[in-house]
Amino acid sequence: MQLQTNSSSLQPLVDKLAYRTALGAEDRAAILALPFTVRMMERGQFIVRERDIATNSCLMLSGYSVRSKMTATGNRQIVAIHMKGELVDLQNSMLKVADHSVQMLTPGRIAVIPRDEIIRLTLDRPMVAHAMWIDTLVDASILREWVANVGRRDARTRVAHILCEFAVRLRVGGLATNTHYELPMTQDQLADATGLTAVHINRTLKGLEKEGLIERPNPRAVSIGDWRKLAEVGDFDTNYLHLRENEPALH
Amino acid sequence: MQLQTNSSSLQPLVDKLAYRTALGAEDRAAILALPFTVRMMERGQFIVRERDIATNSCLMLSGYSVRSKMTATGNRQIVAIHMKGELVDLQNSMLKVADHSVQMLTPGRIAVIPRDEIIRLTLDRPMVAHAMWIDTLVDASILREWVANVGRRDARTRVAHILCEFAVRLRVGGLATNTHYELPMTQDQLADATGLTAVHINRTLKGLEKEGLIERPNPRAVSIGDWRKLAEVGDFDTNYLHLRENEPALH
DNA sequence: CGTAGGCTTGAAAAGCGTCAATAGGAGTGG
DNA sequence: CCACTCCTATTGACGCTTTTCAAGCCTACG
Repeated sequence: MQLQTNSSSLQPLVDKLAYRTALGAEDRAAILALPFTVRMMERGQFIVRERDIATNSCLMLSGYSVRSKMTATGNRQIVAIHMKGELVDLQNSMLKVADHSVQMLTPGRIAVIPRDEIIRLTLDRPMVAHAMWIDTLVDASILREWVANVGRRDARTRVAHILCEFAVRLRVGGLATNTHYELPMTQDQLADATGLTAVHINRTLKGLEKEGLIERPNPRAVSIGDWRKLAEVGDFDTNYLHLRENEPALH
Repeated sequence: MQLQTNSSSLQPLVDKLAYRTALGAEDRAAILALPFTVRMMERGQFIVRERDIATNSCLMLSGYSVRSKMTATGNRQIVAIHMKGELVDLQNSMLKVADHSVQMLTPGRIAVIPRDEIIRLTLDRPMVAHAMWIDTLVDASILREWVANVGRRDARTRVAHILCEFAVRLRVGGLATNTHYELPMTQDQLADATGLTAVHINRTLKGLEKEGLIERPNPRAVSIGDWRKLAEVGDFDTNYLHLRENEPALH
Protein backbone atom coordinates (compact mmCIF):
# COMPACT_ATOMS: atom_id res chain seq x y z
CA MET A 1 0.00 0.00 0.00
CA GLN A 2 1.90 2.98 -1.30
CA LEU A 3 0.84 6.23 0.27
CA GLN A 4 3.17 9.10 -0.33
CA THR A 5 6.76 10.10 -0.80
CA ASN A 6 7.09 13.01 1.56
CA SER A 7 10.75 13.92 1.43
CA SER A 8 11.02 14.86 5.10
CA SER A 9 9.91 11.44 6.29
CA LEU A 10 13.44 10.11 6.58
CA GLN A 11 14.38 12.76 9.11
CA PRO A 12 14.15 10.26 12.00
CA LEU A 13 16.88 8.24 10.29
CA VAL A 14 19.12 11.26 10.02
CA ASP A 15 18.51 12.01 13.69
CA LYS A 16 19.29 8.46 14.70
CA LEU A 17 22.52 8.26 12.72
CA ALA A 18 23.63 11.74 13.75
CA TYR A 19 23.13 10.83 17.39
CA ARG A 20 26.47 9.03 17.45
CA THR A 21 28.29 10.14 14.30
CA ALA A 22 28.84 13.73 13.21
CA LEU A 23 27.26 14.12 9.77
CA GLY A 24 27.75 17.13 7.51
CA ALA A 25 25.02 18.84 5.55
CA GLU A 26 25.79 16.88 2.39
CA ASP A 27 25.65 13.56 4.18
CA ARG A 28 22.34 14.49 5.75
CA ALA A 29 20.95 15.60 2.43
CA ALA A 30 22.09 12.38 0.79
CA ILE A 31 20.25 10.33 3.39
CA LEU A 32 17.10 12.39 2.99
CA ALA A 33 17.37 11.94 -0.75
CA LEU A 34 17.05 8.17 -0.50
CA PRO A 35 14.04 6.88 -2.40
CA PHE A 36 11.35 5.28 -0.29
CA THR A 37 7.69 4.49 -0.04
CA VAL A 38 5.62 4.77 3.10
CA ARG A 39 3.48 1.85 4.19
CA MET A 40 0.84 1.69 6.87
CA MET A 41 1.24 -1.47 8.89
CA GLU A 42 -1.24 -3.24 11.12
CA ARG A 43 -0.60 -4.79 14.48
CA GLY A 44 0.91 -8.24 14.01
CA GLN A 45 1.77 -7.71 10.37
CA PHE A 46 5.08 -9.12 9.20
CA ILE A 47 7.67 -6.87 7.60
CA VAL A 48 9.84 -9.87 6.75
CA ARG A 49 9.71 -13.54 7.56
CA GLU A 50 12.60 -15.82 8.31
CA ARG A 51 14.01 -17.33 5.09
CA ASP A 52 12.58 -14.57 2.88
CA ILE A 53 14.92 -12.91 0.44
CA ALA A 54 14.73 -9.31 1.59
CA THR A 55 15.58 -6.58 -0.90
CA ASN A 56 14.36 -3.63 1.15
CA SER A 57 15.25 -2.06 4.44
CA CYS A 58 12.53 -0.50 6.52
CA LEU A 59 12.68 2.55 8.73
CA MET A 60 10.21 2.76 11.60
CA LEU A 61 8.28 6.03 11.35
CA SER A 62 5.78 5.28 14.09
CA GLY A 63 4.74 2.28 16.13
CA TYR A 64 6.84 -0.60 17.42
CA SER A 65 8.16 -3.82 15.92
CA VAL A 66 10.02 -6.90 17.09
CA ARG A 67 12.54 -9.27 15.57
CA SER A 68 12.02 -12.86 16.50
CA LYS A 69 13.13 -16.40 15.85
CA MET A 70 11.24 -19.66 16.19
CA THR A 71 12.68 -22.88 17.57
CA ALA A 72 11.86 -26.33 16.29
CA THR A 73 9.45 -26.88 19.18
CA GLY A 74 7.46 -23.81 18.16
CA ASN A 75 8.74 -21.51 20.86
CA ARG A 76 9.36 -17.95 19.93
CA GLN A 77 12.24 -15.80 21.10
CA ILE A 78 12.06 -12.08 20.59
CA VAL A 79 15.61 -10.87 20.01
CA ALA A 80 15.08 -7.13 19.61
CA ILE A 81 12.49 -4.40 19.82
CA HIS A 82 12.44 -1.42 17.53
CA MET A 83 10.90 2.01 17.65
CA LYS A 84 10.76 5.26 15.70
CA GLY A 85 13.93 6.11 13.82
CA GLU A 86 15.35 2.60 13.81
CA LEU A 87 16.19 0.70 10.67
CA VAL A 88 14.79 -2.78 10.80
CA ASP A 89 15.79 -5.32 8.31
CA LEU A 90 19.06 -3.84 7.38
CA GLN A 91 20.39 -7.12 8.69
CA ASN A 92 18.18 -9.32 6.62
CA SER A 93 18.47 -7.37 3.41
CA MET A 94 22.25 -7.06 3.52
CA LEU A 95 22.67 -10.77 4.20
CA LYS A 96 20.18 -11.91 1.56
CA VAL A 97 18.33 -14.77 3.25
CA ALA A 98 16.53 -13.54 6.37
CA ASP A 99 17.68 -15.24 9.55
CA HIS A 100 14.74 -13.95 11.58
CA SER A 101 11.30 -12.39 11.25
CA VAL A 102 10.29 -8.79 11.82
CA GLN A 103 6.74 -8.11 12.90
CA MET A 104 4.72 -5.09 13.99
CA LEU A 105 3.87 -4.93 17.67
CA THR A 106 1.47 -2.04 17.13
CA PRO A 107 0.01 -0.35 14.08
CA GLY A 108 2.47 2.08 12.58
CA ARG A 109 4.10 3.56 9.52
CA ILE A 110 7.33 2.39 7.93
CA ALA A 111 9.44 3.79 5.12
CA VAL A 112 10.54 1.07 2.72
CA ILE A 113 13.95 1.77 1.22
CA PRO A 114 15.54 -0.39 -1.50
CA ARG A 115 18.61 -2.15 -0.20
CA ASP A 116 20.64 -1.32 -3.28
CA GLU A 117 20.08 2.37 -2.69
CA ILE A 118 21.43 2.04 0.83
CA ILE A 119 24.48 0.18 -0.44
CA ARG A 120 25.04 2.82 -3.09
CA LEU A 121 24.74 5.56 -0.49
CA THR A 122 27.28 3.90 1.80
CA LEU A 123 29.73 3.36 -1.03
CA ASP A 124 29.38 7.01 -2.09
CA ARG A 125 29.51 8.56 1.34
CA PRO A 126 32.02 7.09 3.78
CA MET A 127 30.68 8.97 6.79
CA VAL A 128 27.19 7.64 6.21
CA ALA A 129 28.64 4.16 5.94
CA HIS A 130 30.47 4.75 9.18
CA ALA A 131 27.32 5.96 10.90
CA MET A 132 25.40 2.88 9.80
CA TRP A 133 28.22 0.67 10.93
CA ILE A 134 28.27 2.27 14.37
CA ASP A 135 24.53 1.81 14.55
CA THR A 136 24.92 -1.87 13.78
CA LEU A 137 27.59 -2.16 16.47
CA VAL A 138 25.24 -0.66 19.04
CA ASP A 139 22.53 -3.12 18.00
CA ALA A 140 25.05 -5.90 18.57
CA SER A 141 25.88 -4.51 22.00
CA ILE A 142 22.22 -4.65 22.95
CA LEU A 143 22.07 -8.22 21.70
CA ARG A 144 25.00 -9.14 23.92
CA GLU A 145 23.20 -7.68 26.89
CA TRP A 146 20.13 -9.71 25.98
CA VAL A 147 22.16 -12.91 25.82
CA ALA A 148 23.39 -12.16 29.34
CA ASN A 149 19.92 -11.15 30.51
CA VAL A 150 18.26 -14.28 29.29
CA GLY A 151 21.17 -16.57 30.11
CA ARG A 152 22.27 -15.49 33.54
CA ARG A 153 19.61 -13.52 35.36
CA ASP A 154 16.61 -14.77 37.31
CA ALA A 155 13.07 -13.80 36.36
CA ARG A 156 12.75 -10.78 38.63
CA THR A 157 16.04 -9.31 37.50
CA ARG A 158 15.33 -10.06 33.86
CA VAL A 159 11.96 -8.34 33.85
CA ALA A 160 13.21 -5.34 35.81
CA HIS A 161 16.11 -5.08 33.37
CA ILE A 162 13.99 -5.03 30.26
CA LEU A 163 11.63 -2.46 31.80
CA CYS A 164 14.64 -0.25 32.51
CA GLU A 165 15.94 -0.65 28.98
CA PHE A 166 12.61 0.40 27.54
CA ALA A 167 12.41 3.40 29.84
CA VAL A 168 15.80 4.68 28.74
CA ARG A 169 15.43 3.95 25.04
CA LEU A 170 11.99 5.49 24.90
CA ARG A 171 13.16 8.58 26.75
CA VAL A 172 16.16 9.00 24.46
CA GLY A 173 13.81 8.59 21.50
CA GLY A 174 11.51 11.26 22.92
CA LEU A 175 8.73 8.75 23.43
CA ALA A 176 8.48 8.78 27.20
CA THR A 177 8.97 10.92 30.26
CA ASN A 178 11.28 10.07 33.09
CA THR A 179 8.81 7.95 34.98
CA HIS A 180 6.09 6.78 32.68
CA TYR A 181 5.74 5.11 29.31
CA GLU A 182 3.42 3.16 27.10
CA LEU A 183 4.53 -0.46 26.92
CA PRO A 184 3.27 -1.86 23.63
CA MET A 185 3.72 -5.51 24.59
CA THR A 186 1.37 -8.15 25.92
CA GLN A 187 2.59 -10.43 28.67
CA ASP A 188 3.01 -13.16 26.09
CA GLN A 189 5.36 -10.94 24.16
CA LEU A 190 7.26 -9.92 27.27
CA ALA A 191 7.66 -13.62 27.98
CA ASP A 192 9.06 -14.21 24.51
CA ALA A 193 11.51 -11.36 24.99
CA THR A 194 12.78 -12.57 28.35
CA GLY A 195 12.78 -16.31 27.77
CA LEU A 196 10.08 -16.87 30.39
CA THR A 197 6.43 -17.91 30.24
CA ALA A 198 3.50 -15.52 30.27
CA VAL A 199 2.33 -16.96 33.56
CA HIS A 200 5.63 -16.25 35.20
CA ILE A 201 5.82 -12.79 33.68
CA ASN A 202 2.47 -12.06 35.23
CA ARG A 203 3.64 -13.16 38.65
CA THR A 204 6.89 -11.30 38.34
CA LEU A 205 5.22 -8.04 37.29
CA LYS A 206 2.78 -8.36 40.16
CA GLY A 207 5.72 -8.86 42.47
CA LEU A 208 7.49 -5.75 41.25
CA GLU A 209 4.24 -3.85 41.66
CA LYS A 210 3.77 -5.10 45.20
CA GLU A 211 7.26 -3.96 46.03
CA GLY A 212 6.39 -0.50 44.78
CA LEU A 213 9.01 -0.55 42.03
CA ILE A 214 6.49 -0.09 39.26
CA GLU A 215 2.84 0.77 38.78
CA ARG A 216 0.51 -0.30 36.00
CA PRO A 217 -2.11 2.39 35.43
CA ASN A 218 -3.36 0.14 32.64
CA PRO A 219 -2.12 -3.06 31.02
CA ARG A 220 -0.24 -1.13 28.34
CA ALA A 221 1.58 1.33 30.53
CA VAL A 222 4.35 1.31 33.06
CA SER A 223 5.09 3.92 35.69
CA ILE A 224 8.34 3.57 37.50
CA GLY A 225 7.87 4.06 41.20
CA ASP A 226 11.50 3.99 42.21
CA TRP A 227 13.92 4.23 39.32
CA ARG A 228 17.03 3.79 41.40
CA LYS A 229 15.73 0.67 43.06
CA LEU A 230 14.37 -0.77 39.83
CA ALA A 231 17.70 -0.27 38.12
CA GLU A 232 19.43 -1.95 41.04
CA VAL A 233 17.05 -4.89 41.06
CA GLY A 234 17.36 -5.16 37.29
CA ASP A 235 21.17 -5.06 37.33
CA PHE A 236 20.79 -2.24 34.86
CA ASP A 237 23.56 0.05 33.70
CA THR A 238 23.21 2.18 30.58
CA ASN A 239 26.77 1.50 29.44
CA TYR A 240 25.72 -1.08 26.84
CA LEU A 241 23.36 1.38 25.16
CA HIS A 242 26.33 3.59 24.30
CA LEU A 243 24.43 6.82 24.81
CA ARG A 244 25.98 10.20 24.24
CA GLU A 245 27.90 11.50 27.19
CA ASN A 246 25.60 14.48 27.60
CA GLU A 247 22.50 12.30 27.75
CA PRO A 248 20.72 13.18 31.01
CA ALA A 249 20.30 10.27 33.40
CA LEU A 250 16.92 8.93 34.41
CA HIS A 251 15.76 9.40 37.96
CA MET B 1 55.30 -7.70 24.32
CA GLN B 2 56.07 -6.63 20.78
CA LEU B 3 57.43 -9.39 18.66
CA GLN B 4 57.50 -8.61 15.00
CA THR B 5 55.74 -6.84 12.20
CA ASN B 6 55.59 -9.51 9.55
CA SER B 7 53.52 -7.97 6.78
CA SER B 8 51.77 -11.19 5.78
CA SER B 9 50.28 -11.71 9.22
CA LEU B 10 47.04 -9.94 8.36
CA GLN B 11 46.24 -12.39 5.60
CA PRO B 12 43.63 -14.18 7.76
CA LEU B 13 41.73 -10.90 7.98
CA VAL B 14 41.75 -10.50 4.22
CA ASP B 15 40.51 -14.07 3.88
CA LYS B 16 37.75 -13.51 6.39
CA LEU B 17 36.51 -10.29 4.80
CA ALA B 18 36.81 -11.64 1.27
CA TYR B 19 34.71 -14.66 2.26
CA ARG B 20 31.52 -12.63 1.90
CA THR B 21 32.53 -9.47 0.04
CA ALA B 22 34.42 -9.35 -3.23
CA LEU B 23 37.58 -7.33 -2.65
CA GLY B 24 39.89 -6.10 -5.38
CA ALA B 25 43.67 -6.22 -5.28
CA GLU B 26 43.96 -2.66 -4.02
CA ASP B 27 41.52 -3.24 -1.20
CA ARG B 28 43.37 -6.37 -0.17
CA ALA B 29 46.68 -4.56 -0.28
CA ALA B 30 45.28 -1.73 1.80
CA ILE B 31 44.17 -4.16 4.49
CA LEU B 32 47.54 -5.90 4.51
CA ALA B 33 49.20 -2.50 4.79
CA LEU B 34 47.52 -1.78 8.12
CA PRO B 35 50.05 -1.21 10.88
CA PHE B 36 50.00 -3.75 13.67
CA THR B 37 52.02 -5.46 16.35
CA VAL B 38 51.87 -9.11 17.20
CA ARG B 39 51.37 -10.17 20.80
CA MET B 40 51.65 -13.59 22.36
CA MET B 41 48.77 -14.17 24.73
CA GLU B 42 48.46 -16.67 27.55
CA ARG B 43 45.44 -18.73 28.42
CA GLY B 44 43.03 -16.65 30.45
CA GLN B 45 44.69 -13.35 29.62
CA PHE B 46 42.37 -10.43 28.98
CA ILE B 47 42.52 -8.54 25.70
CA VAL B 48 40.07 -5.94 27.00
CA ARG B 49 37.99 -5.61 30.12
CA GLU B 50 34.49 -4.23 30.43
CA ARG B 51 34.62 -0.44 30.96
CA ASP B 52 38.09 -0.09 29.48
CA ILE B 53 38.60 2.57 26.86
CA ALA B 54 39.80 0.47 23.93
CA THR B 55 41.84 2.14 21.24
CA ASN B 56 42.95 -0.98 19.42
CA SER B 57 41.27 -3.76 17.56
CA CYS B 58 42.73 -7.22 17.72
CA LEU B 59 42.85 -9.89 15.06
CA MET B 60 43.07 -13.50 16.20
CA LEU B 61 46.09 -15.14 14.53
CA SER B 62 45.95 -18.37 16.50
CA GLY B 63 44.14 -19.68 19.53
CA TYR B 64 40.64 -18.94 20.76
CA SER B 65 39.04 -16.15 22.74
CA VAL B 66 35.65 -15.36 24.27
CA ARG B 67 33.65 -12.24 24.86
CA SER B 68 31.81 -12.21 28.15
CA LYS B 69 29.74 -10.10 30.49
CA MET B 70 29.32 -10.31 34.25
CA THR B 71 26.06 -9.86 36.11
CA ALA B 72 25.72 -8.17 39.48
CA THR B 73 25.55 -11.54 41.20
CA GLY B 74 28.92 -12.51 39.75
CA ASN B 75 27.61 -14.84 37.09
CA ARG B 76 29.38 -14.82 33.80
CA GLN B 77 27.76 -15.09 30.39
CA ILE B 78 29.91 -15.84 27.40
CA VAL B 79 28.34 -14.05 24.45
CA ALA B 80 30.67 -15.06 21.63
CA ILE B 81 33.63 -17.21 20.78
CA HIS B 82 36.32 -16.20 18.35
CA MET B 83 38.92 -18.00 16.33
CA LYS B 84 41.62 -17.40 13.74
CA GLY B 85 40.85 -14.58 11.31
CA GLU B 86 38.23 -12.90 13.46
CA LEU B 87 38.50 -9.32 14.63
CA VAL B 88 37.75 -9.08 18.31
CA ASP B 89 37.25 -5.79 19.91
CA LEU B 90 36.18 -3.92 16.89
CA GLN B 91 33.00 -3.46 18.87
CA ASN B 92 34.65 -2.10 21.96
CA SER B 93 37.13 0.13 20.22
CA MET B 94 34.58 1.71 17.88
CA LEU B 95 32.19 2.43 20.74
CA LYS B 96 34.82 3.82 23.10
CA VAL B 97 33.83 2.36 26.48
CA ALA B 98 33.94 -1.44 26.40
CA ASP B 99 30.60 -3.07 27.14
CA HIS B 100 32.12 -6.52 27.64
CA SER B 101 35.43 -8.28 28.23
CA VAL B 102 37.48 -10.29 25.77
CA GLN B 103 39.66 -13.05 27.14
CA MET B 104 41.88 -15.77 25.73
CA LEU B 105 40.54 -19.29 26.00
CA THR B 106 43.85 -20.79 24.93
CA PRO B 107 47.33 -19.42 24.37
CA GLY B 108 47.55 -17.71 21.02
CA ARG B 109 48.81 -14.84 18.94
CA ILE B 110 46.93 -11.66 18.16
CA ALA B 111 47.64 -8.74 15.87
CA VAL B 112 46.93 -5.44 17.58
CA ILE B 113 45.72 -2.79 15.14
CA PRO B 114 45.11 0.84 16.11
CA ARG B 115 41.44 1.69 15.85
CA ASP B 116 42.12 4.98 14.11
CA GLU B 117 43.91 3.15 11.32
CA ILE B 118 40.89 0.94 10.80
CA ILE B 119 38.61 3.96 10.68
CA ARG B 120 40.92 5.66 8.22
CA LEU B 121 40.97 2.55 6.05
CA THR B 122 37.20 2.30 6.00
CA LEU B 123 36.80 5.98 5.15
CA ASP B 124 39.33 5.63 2.33
CA ARG B 125 38.09 2.38 0.88
CA PRO B 126 34.31 1.94 0.69
CA MET B 127 34.45 -1.75 -0.19
CA VAL B 128 36.57 -2.51 2.85
CA ALA B 129 34.08 -0.58 4.97
CA HIS B 130 31.32 -2.62 3.40
CA ALA B 131 33.11 -5.87 4.11
CA MET B 132 33.60 -4.95 7.74
CA TRP B 133 29.98 -3.93 8.03
CA ILE B 134 28.82 -7.26 6.60
CA ASP B 135 31.09 -9.01 9.04
CA THR B 136 29.52 -7.10 11.92
CA LEU B 137 26.07 -8.03 10.63
CA VAL B 138 26.97 -11.71 10.65
CA ASP B 139 28.27 -11.38 14.20
CA ALA B 140 24.92 -9.87 15.12
CA SER B 141 23.11 -12.75 13.44
CA ILE B 142 25.05 -15.21 15.57
CA LEU B 143 24.16 -13.19 18.65
CA ARG B 144 20.48 -13.41 17.77
CA GLU B 145 20.77 -17.16 17.48
CA TRP B 146 22.46 -17.24 20.88
CA VAL B 147 19.64 -15.23 22.44
CA ALA B 148 17.20 -17.80 21.08
CA ASN B 149 19.43 -20.70 22.12
CA VAL B 150 19.77 -19.54 25.68
CA GLY B 151 16.23 -18.21 25.97
CA ARG B 152 14.10 -20.88 24.39
CA ARG B 153 15.87 -24.21 24.18
CA ASP B 154 16.31 -26.86 26.85
CA ALA B 155 19.72 -27.99 28.02
CA ARG B 156 20.11 -30.93 25.64
CA THR B 157 19.14 -28.88 22.62
CA ARG B 158 21.27 -25.96 23.70
CA VAL B 159 24.41 -28.01 24.11
CA ALA B 160 23.88 -29.94 20.89
CA HIS B 161 23.35 -26.64 19.11
CA ILE B 162 26.55 -25.05 20.28
CA LEU B 163 28.52 -28.18 19.41
CA CYS B 164 27.09 -28.01 15.90
CA GLU B 165 27.94 -24.34 15.58
CA PHE B 166 31.54 -25.01 16.57
CA ALA B 167 31.80 -27.89 14.13
CA VAL B 168 30.67 -25.76 11.22
CA ARG B 169 32.62 -22.63 12.08
CA LEU B 170 35.80 -24.58 12.69
CA ARG B 171 35.42 -26.47 9.45
CA VAL B 172 34.80 -23.28 7.50
CA GLY B 173 37.85 -21.77 9.16
CA GLY B 174 39.91 -24.81 8.17
CA LEU B 175 40.40 -25.82 11.81
CA ALA B 176 38.50 -29.09 11.85
CA THR B 177 37.48 -32.04 9.75
CA ASN B 178 33.92 -33.06 9.16
CA THR B 179 33.59 -35.16 12.24
CA HIS B 180 36.19 -34.17 14.76
CA TYR B 181 37.52 -31.04 16.40
CA GLU B 182 39.44 -29.71 19.33
CA LEU B 183 37.08 -27.99 21.74
CA PRO B 184 39.10 -25.44 23.66
CA MET B 185 36.55 -24.96 26.45
CA THR B 186 36.21 -26.40 29.91
CA GLN B 187 32.78 -27.48 31.10
CA ASP B 188 32.63 -24.33 33.20
CA GLN B 189 33.11 -22.26 30.08
CA LEU B 190 30.56 -24.26 28.12
CA ALA B 191 28.16 -23.60 30.98
CA ASP B 192 28.82 -19.87 30.77
CA ALA B 193 28.20 -19.96 27.03
CA THR B 194 24.90 -21.82 27.29
CA GLY B 195 23.46 -20.25 30.43
CA LEU B 196 23.66 -23.54 32.33
CA THR B 197 25.80 -24.82 35.19
CA ALA B 198 28.93 -26.91 34.82
CA VAL B 199 27.25 -29.79 36.59
CA HIS B 200 24.37 -29.79 34.18
CA ILE B 201 26.70 -29.46 31.20
CA ASN B 202 28.51 -32.52 32.41
CA ARG B 203 25.32 -34.52 32.63
CA THR B 204 24.10 -33.28 29.28
CA LEU B 205 27.35 -34.12 27.52
CA LYS B 206 27.32 -37.57 29.08
CA GLY B 207 23.78 -37.98 27.85
CA LEU B 208 24.67 -37.03 24.29
CA GLU B 209 27.58 -39.44 24.49
CA LYS B 210 25.39 -42.25 25.74
CA GLU B 211 23.03 -41.64 22.84
CA GLY B 212 25.94 -42.02 20.45
CA LEU B 213 25.62 -38.50 19.10
CA ILE B 214 29.11 -37.48 20.15
CA GLU B 215 32.29 -39.05 21.46
CA ARG B 216 34.92 -37.47 23.67
CA PRO B 217 38.33 -39.01 22.88
CA ASN B 218 39.68 -36.61 25.50
CA PRO B 219 38.21 -33.73 27.52
CA ARG B 220 39.29 -31.20 24.91
CA ALA B 221 37.96 -32.90 21.82
CA VAL B 222 34.64 -33.71 20.27
CA SER B 223 33.89 -36.33 17.63
CA ILE B 224 30.50 -36.23 16.11
CA GLY B 225 29.01 -39.68 15.90
CA ASP B 226 25.90 -38.82 13.93
CA TRP B 227 25.91 -35.33 12.44
CA ARG B 228 22.43 -35.48 11.09
CA LYS B 229 20.95 -36.57 14.38
CA LEU B 230 23.01 -34.09 16.38
CA ALA B 231 21.86 -31.24 14.15
CA GLU B 232 18.28 -32.39 14.55
CA VAL B 233 18.54 -32.68 18.31
CA GLY B 234 20.27 -29.29 18.42
CA ASP B 235 17.67 -27.59 16.26
CA PHE B 236 20.60 -26.53 14.13
CA ASP B 237 20.39 -24.92 10.72
CA THR B 238 23.36 -23.10 9.18
CA ASN B 239 21.20 -20.29 7.82
CA TYR B 240 22.14 -17.86 10.59
CA LEU B 241 25.85 -18.29 9.87
CA HIS B 242 25.32 -16.83 6.39
CA LEU B 243 27.85 -19.07 4.74
CA ARG B 244 28.67 -18.86 1.08
CA GLU B 245 26.34 -20.81 -1.09
CA ASN B 246 29.10 -23.10 -2.34
CA GLU B 247 30.14 -24.02 1.18
CA PRO B 248 29.99 -27.83 1.39
CA ALA B 249 27.59 -29.18 4.01
CA LEU B 250 28.76 -31.22 6.95
CA HIS B 251 27.82 -34.86 7.15
C1' DC C 1 -24.64 -8.58 24.42
C1' DG C 2 -21.60 -11.89 23.03
C1' DT C 3 -17.07 -13.18 21.82
C1' DA C 4 -12.07 -13.17 21.68
C1' DG C 5 -7.81 -12.03 23.39
C1' DG C 6 -5.33 -11.11 27.23
C1' DC C 7 -4.83 -11.22 32.29
C1' DT C 8 -4.94 -13.66 36.83
C1' DT C 9 -4.57 -17.36 40.01
C1' DG C 10 -3.87 -22.13 41.95
C1' DA C 11 -1.84 -26.67 42.21
C1' DA C 12 1.41 -29.89 40.78
C1' DA C 13 5.44 -31.35 38.05
C1' DA C 14 9.80 -30.88 35.97
C1' DG C 15 14.15 -29.25 34.85
C1' DC C 16 17.96 -27.39 36.39
C1' DG C 17 20.71 -25.50 40.29
C1' DT C 18 23.16 -26.07 44.59
C1' DC C 19 25.98 -28.41 47.68
C1' DA C 20 29.28 -31.63 48.64
C1' DA C 21 32.34 -35.26 48.06
C1' DT C 22 35.41 -37.93 45.03
C1' DA C 23 38.27 -38.93 41.18
C1' DG C 24 41.40 -38.07 37.51
C1' DG C 25 45.41 -35.83 35.10
C1' DA C 26 48.93 -32.54 34.13
C1' DG C 27 52.51 -30.06 35.86
C1' DT C 28 56.01 -29.05 39.66
C1' DG C 29 59.51 -29.68 42.95
C1' DG C 30 62.14 -32.59 45.89
C1' DC D 1 60.54 -41.09 40.06
C1' DC D 2 57.36 -40.06 43.58
C1' DA D 3 54.56 -36.82 46.30
C1' DC D 4 52.04 -32.85 46.03
C1' DT D 5 49.01 -29.52 44.20
C1' DC D 6 45.82 -27.41 41.31
C1' DC D 7 42.36 -27.63 38.08
C1' DT D 8 38.80 -29.98 35.92
C1' DA D 9 35.51 -33.71 35.55
C1' DT D 10 32.14 -36.69 37.72
C1' DT D 11 28.37 -38.24 40.56
C1' DG D 12 24.61 -38.23 44.16
C1' DA D 13 21.09 -36.10 46.92
C1' DC D 14 18.21 -32.52 47.58
C1' DG D 15 15.80 -28.14 46.82
C1' DC D 16 13.95 -24.35 44.35
C1' DT D 17 12.71 -21.58 40.43
C1' DT D 18 10.07 -21.80 36.68
C1' DT D 19 6.89 -24.47 33.73
C1' DT D 20 2.75 -26.77 32.79
C1' DC D 21 -2.03 -27.37 32.96
C1' DA D 22 -6.34 -25.67 33.86
C1' DA D 23 -9.87 -22.66 35.09
C1' DG D 24 -11.98 -18.23 35.63
C1' DC D 25 -12.07 -13.31 34.82
C1' DC D 26 -11.87 -8.90 32.66
C1' DT D 27 -12.35 -5.66 28.97
C1' DA D 28 -12.56 -3.91 24.34
C1' DC D 29 -15.05 -4.22 20.45
C1' DG D 30 -18.15 -5.82 16.85
